[in-house]
Amino acid sequence: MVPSEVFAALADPTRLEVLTRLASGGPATATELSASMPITRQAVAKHLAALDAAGLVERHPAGREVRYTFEPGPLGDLVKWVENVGDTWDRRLERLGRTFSTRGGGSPARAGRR
Amino acid sequence: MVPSEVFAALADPTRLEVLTRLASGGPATATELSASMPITRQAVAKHLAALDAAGLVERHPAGREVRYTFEPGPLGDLVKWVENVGDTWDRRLERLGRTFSTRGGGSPARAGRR
DNA sequence: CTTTCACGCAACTGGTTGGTTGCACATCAC
DNA sequence: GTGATGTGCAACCAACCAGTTGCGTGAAAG
Repeated sequence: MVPSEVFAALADPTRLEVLTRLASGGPATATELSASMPITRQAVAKHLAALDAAGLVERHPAGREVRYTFEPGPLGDLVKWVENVGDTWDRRLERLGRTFSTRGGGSPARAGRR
Repeated sequence: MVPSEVFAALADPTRLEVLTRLASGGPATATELSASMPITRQAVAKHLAALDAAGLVERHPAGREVRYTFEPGPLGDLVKWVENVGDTWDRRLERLGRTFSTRGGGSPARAGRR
C-alpha cells in the first residue's frame, strides 16, 4: 500500500489549489474554477482528470455541465501511510535507545509528532 | 503554508522507497542504498538531494562518505495540512446539513477519517 | 431551426525530470 | 607515493507534464 500516485496528484501547486477550492468552496465545474484562475479551462480540466484518477475528486455530470466534488478518502489513506512510516522510525529509535543505555530505555526526544 | 514541495518530493515511487528504507533500515549512504536497488548510485544521490531539499533527510558527512538519516519533521506538517483541509470540508458539510434540515443538524456519515 | 454555452479530444510546445555515462577530486589502506 | 573506494559535478537523453490553441459535439436558450 504505497500511495505514491496520491502524492503525485498533490505535487503540483496549481492542482493543489484546485483541490482546496473544491474542499473549501464546495462543488464546482471546470469553467467556474478557471474563471478565477490564471489558466485556461482545459488546463483545469486536465488537473481535475488527474485528481479524479487519484480518487481525490468525483465527477457529477448534469446536463451539459460536469460538477466536481471533493473526496477526502485518499487523504485518509495518506495520513495512515505517514503514521506507519513514523511508527517504524519510532521503533527504530527505541531499539537504538535500548542498545546504548541498558537501564531506563528512554528513547530520545523528537520534534514534529503530536 | 502549502507543502506542495514535500508532496513533490514524495511523488516518485523510487524516491519514496529510498525514504522508507532510511526510515525502517536506518541511516545509509548512497552507494549502500544503490547496491540493493536497480538504479545507479548517481540516481540514488539525486533522489537523496531532492529529499534533503525537502527537509525529509539529513546529510552527515563522515570522512569520505556521506551518511543520510531520515527526518520526520516535514511529514508532520504534511499531516497537519491534510487534517486542516479535512476540517474545512467537515465544516462545509455541517453547514449544508444545517441548511437542509432545521432540526437535529446531523452531518452525513463519512468514511476515511478516524 | 439557429445560436449559445459547456465540454471533450487532439496536436503541439517549452520546461522539467529520472536516469545514464564519464570524469575529476578527496579520502582511506598499503 | 600508489592504488582502491566513495562522492560530486557536468553533459546528455528519453520520457513525461503543464499549459496552450483549435476544432468537433451535444445540450440548453431564443
